[in-house]
Amino acid sequence: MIDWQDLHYFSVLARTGSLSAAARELGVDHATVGRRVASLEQSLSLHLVDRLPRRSPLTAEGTAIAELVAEMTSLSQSVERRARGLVVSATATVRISAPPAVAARLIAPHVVEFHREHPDIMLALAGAAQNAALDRSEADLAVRMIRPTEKDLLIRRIGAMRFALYATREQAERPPAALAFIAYDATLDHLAQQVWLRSILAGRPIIFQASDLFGQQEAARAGLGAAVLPCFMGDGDSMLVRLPVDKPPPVRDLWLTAYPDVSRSPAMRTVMTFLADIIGRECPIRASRSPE
Amino acid sequence: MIDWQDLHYFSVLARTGSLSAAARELGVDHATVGRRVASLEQSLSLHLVDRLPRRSPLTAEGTAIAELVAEMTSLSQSVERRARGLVVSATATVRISAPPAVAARLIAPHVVEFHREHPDIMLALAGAAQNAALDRSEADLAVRMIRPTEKDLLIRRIGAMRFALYATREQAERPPAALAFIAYDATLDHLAQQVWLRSILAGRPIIFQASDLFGQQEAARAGLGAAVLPCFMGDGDSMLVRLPVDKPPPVRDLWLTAYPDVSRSPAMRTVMTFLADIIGRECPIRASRSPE
DNA sequence: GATCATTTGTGAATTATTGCACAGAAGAAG
DNA sequence: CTTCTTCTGTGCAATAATTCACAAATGATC
Repeated sequence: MIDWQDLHYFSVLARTGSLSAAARELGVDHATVGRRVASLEQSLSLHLVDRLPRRSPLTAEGTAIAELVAEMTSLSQSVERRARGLVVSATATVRISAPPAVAARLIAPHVVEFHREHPDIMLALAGAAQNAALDRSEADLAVRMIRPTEKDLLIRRIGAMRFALYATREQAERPPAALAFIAYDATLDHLAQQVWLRSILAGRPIIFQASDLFGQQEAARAGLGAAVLPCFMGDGDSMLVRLPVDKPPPVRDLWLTAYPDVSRSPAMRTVMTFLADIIGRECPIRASRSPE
Repeated sequence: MIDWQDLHYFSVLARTGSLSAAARELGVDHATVGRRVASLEQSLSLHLVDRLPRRSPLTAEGTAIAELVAEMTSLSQSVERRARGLVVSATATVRISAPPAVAARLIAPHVVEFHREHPDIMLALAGAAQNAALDRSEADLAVRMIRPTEKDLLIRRIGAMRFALYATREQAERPPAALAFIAYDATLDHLAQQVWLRSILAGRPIIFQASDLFGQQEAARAGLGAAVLPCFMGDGDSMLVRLPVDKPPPVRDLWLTAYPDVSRSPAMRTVMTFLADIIGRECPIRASRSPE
């Protein structure tokens, strides 16, 4: 089986006319070119080059073979050009996976400014269950509330998500004992914010359950009761106000994960910086200016 | 600068779908294939392959690059085929098919001088029925007495085969009415020389039939009777003499046929020239210095 | 004709690549 | 659910390739 690298070196020798010239162009020793061409001759059982003291002209057979190999050279150059084009287009779309609320309310509002600064990078944003593993075929980057356990991932803590209890002003004015609550359904009882909610019920009822925060927020806005929302959702909703609580609400870390190989590309680094900045501002790791 | 061998290994991985399958086909370790492909990815700054625990599917970029590299594979295979063709022509054996008498008496005696002039070309000479089609698997060149009807063959008229009636001197001195004749068997009654023979019998008997000219010549030499032989056979035999005849004997053209693609090779051209020269001298198309 | 510059070939030291052996993961089979 | 088979990744020893240094030959220059 021919070593294609032998073909490559032969191709350059054919074009330049000497081992030394070919070696200079290839960036190797002239002896290496000589040995590679000799190896090709042995593979093909053909005499390709006449070896003279100061030059190495092709034989007739060498010329015939060189014509075909020249086409390979042309293709190899096409591969490089295509690769350069793909490098640009390959990093043009960065796919982000994040918990739905984080995606929609924390990240999406800032995509406009990101795009303005980086028109050559397109973001694709997808909501995902908060503990879903990063899947290479679905996303390039993931924001998670649980620290991933997979080895060999790049993992950075980029923010702290704080929660609070929110209701309408009308609901907030009612006696605390009369308050009703909105929660996740039972399958999500393990979530820190759900555990916290159950710990402050003090006998008061959960009268509505929803599977995502959007539904809970809408129910709260409708005056149904009080819901535990992330501060970036609750504080940003003019119809809702925070309610006082006896126990400090939970804080959950936000983690950014990526595969190390793709995280090295410039576009990926740009997007990772953007996410870290946005989330770091909205959900700083160390609380500042936000009342406890 | 891309290592072309990296491209080669990537090409096989692209086609087979796994490092292990590619390794088997290439005859190397799977680790080597993995490293080669990683090297290519680094050279191109592209992610070509998703590395899963049990398979290595191509990325979209990998598929794009693989299409170009597949063309290189095709060219590499062309290089090998071309090289095999060049090896054969370099150590040329040219196979000739000719009517047995032409082969043995017209061509074979000159092979010695041909070999002296062209020690790098070996001739393989085979007798064949005179109307046998040129068969690529059996002969590279054919000499025929009937113009071939196949299209796409190279066909050249290279000589004219003349016949005469020959017998021993003792037989020649007998009264013409007492002469007996030697002929082909009935299956060859369509041959021009057999038709001619029957036309001059004038009631005299055919007392021996043979299927080839050698047998007829040997029978004539034994004094059995008169036989119709090509002049290059009869005139060259000191035991035989021409007999006078009332009707001019037949003349049959000699045709050289070959496939156009192989007839372009230098060795083939050399042999074709040799045959045209030999047959042109012994059986000139236009009679000269030969008595009627 | 002598000298210089450049090329090719080759032995040996240095460097890179490959194969080997093993571990971990996942799909198939029982 | 357990076991087996096959695949990929990786550290290290073995092997192969390359570089280095030198010699010989040739064409150009003086």
